[in-house]
Amino acid sequence: MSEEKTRSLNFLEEIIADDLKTGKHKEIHTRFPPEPNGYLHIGHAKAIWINFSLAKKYNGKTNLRFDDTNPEKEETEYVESIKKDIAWLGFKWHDKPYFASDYFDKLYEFATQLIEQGDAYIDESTVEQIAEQKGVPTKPGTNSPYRDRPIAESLDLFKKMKEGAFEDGSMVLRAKVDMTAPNMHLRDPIIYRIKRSRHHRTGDDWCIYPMYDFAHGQSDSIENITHSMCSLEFIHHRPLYNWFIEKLGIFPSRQIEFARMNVAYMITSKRRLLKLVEQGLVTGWDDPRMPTISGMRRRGYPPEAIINFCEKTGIAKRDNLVEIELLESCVRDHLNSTATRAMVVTDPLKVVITNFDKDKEIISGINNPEDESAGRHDVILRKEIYIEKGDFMIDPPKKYFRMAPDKDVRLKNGFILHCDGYTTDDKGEVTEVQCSYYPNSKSGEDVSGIKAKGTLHWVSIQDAVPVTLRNYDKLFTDPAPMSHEGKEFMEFFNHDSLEENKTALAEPYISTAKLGDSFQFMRKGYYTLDPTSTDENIVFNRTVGLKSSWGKKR
RNA sequence: UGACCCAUGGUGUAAUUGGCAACACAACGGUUUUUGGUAUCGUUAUUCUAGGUUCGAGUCCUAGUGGGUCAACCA
Repeated sequence: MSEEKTRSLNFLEEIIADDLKTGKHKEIHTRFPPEPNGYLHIGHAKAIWINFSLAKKYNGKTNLRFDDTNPEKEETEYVESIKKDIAWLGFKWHDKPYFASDYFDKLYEFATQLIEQGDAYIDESTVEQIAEQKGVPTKPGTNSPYRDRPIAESLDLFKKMKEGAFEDGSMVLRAKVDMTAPNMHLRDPIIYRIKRSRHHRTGDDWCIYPMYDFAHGQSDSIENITHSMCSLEFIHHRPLYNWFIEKLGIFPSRQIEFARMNVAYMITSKRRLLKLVEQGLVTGWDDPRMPTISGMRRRGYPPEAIINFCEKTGIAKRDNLVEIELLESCVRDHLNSTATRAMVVTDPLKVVITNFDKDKEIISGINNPEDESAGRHDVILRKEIYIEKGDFMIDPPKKYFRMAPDKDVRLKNGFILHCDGYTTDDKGEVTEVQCSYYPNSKSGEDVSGIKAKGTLHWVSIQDAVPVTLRNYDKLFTDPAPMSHEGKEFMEFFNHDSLEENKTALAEPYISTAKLGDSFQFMRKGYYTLDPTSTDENIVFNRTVGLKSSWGKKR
């Protein structure tokens, strides 16, 4: 414990540690602010990890706050799925879930205050006119003709706006900042708009809603958030974020930006993910190939692995594209020490153990070689078994450790076999292999002195249970499907991303599997039960394959 | 033709804040192994370029180059 090397702090930790040290804050308070208009994905997982783990590390708190200021897009259904995903990742939000919509009254007051101070005005310009006034980044904008209308007039109009006196889109409330600012967000941003749309929580109470810039930072202040972490694209909003704090004289939360995490072969655009769902290229938002939290959960990615992945990718401000291998490495690392080992033959080849005279022998299978306490389970061995077709070769290459004529090979947890012969059909395909076993070579009590280089997984033919295996590959054929100008990301969709195996046979122990259990089908990969699995059709999702140094080189 | 952010192995992050460029993943090659898994050892870098400050620069300064972001009544 004391050996623990003091890991260097990332730039967010440095800021926090410094604020604590200087006494700027006694306790830190962060927040995770999703908009309830979609499902959480790997990118959100990173943001969740940043906000929750940072607060935890410095004994602070993290609020879960739904940024629900646009009633057209937001639904309660998403609120529930978001809560579920965060909890699944293992984080607990402070107090209760908060909602920006809880602050609508307060926000209205803030807006009124701004108008009274002469820092905001009602603008009756059209969408096009406002766009025109804002201009382009390279040239300053121009003032709206309504910019200098009397405060009392704006005040009155804003009140009537709230009361529903005007049509949707007929006017907006704008902050009076600086139309010549090189930063577009400072060119008199719209802070309130009229929108008659039923809100998922406030119903029809309001017909005006605040914009992001006038809701997010203010909510941070109301909740006394000390450090408001967001992704880099909000960096241009920061001057405005601070402007409102100053004008309103409210708690000075501090916005700090970090570079969002991009993962190779994954996309996180809500719109594009939706396209995959709508076009039926995936089965839904929780399709195991999806980069959503629910997809990863169904795929069998342990939350611990996802968190560990977030830790390992770190935090910085430069653009990045993390290799998916690191994620898979984290998944394997966790599963290696936790998943129960079992045997499943995916492409069966019959083997007859000719000198096996008993009806059967009960063999003790190790559940997890990394963890003695995981125990063992019984495996039935009989005269007739299946091995993988790929584990037998008539004429093997040099370093082939598996079964071949006149060679010895071990059955996992069982005996060493000697291959005596094989049978082929008229096409030359091997249909059966004949072996004899060494009775004194049983695992754990081997006195045969024989050294078998290879070990095979196997199942007893009579006892095997058929299972469906769904093996997944990357969703896209390109690591950055969105980065190609002139090419649609859909062009890179991997149509071979799902391979269904219906010939697999599992040892009977597998039928005890419960949803959420992870297994390592030895020499094959990590698998978990799919929610659609039934007693009649047992379905497993491949979480991730095993690493293999065999057959890699060509 | 503006403003802002960024630049360290193939990838992602470090570098005791100016003192021998480190860790993880990937790749390749060994060792171990009743999973060709795991474990373990080794190999893989002109720190974008050019100047400058300094005994000493990945770190500080200047210029350049490259990449990214910003113009929704979205968040």
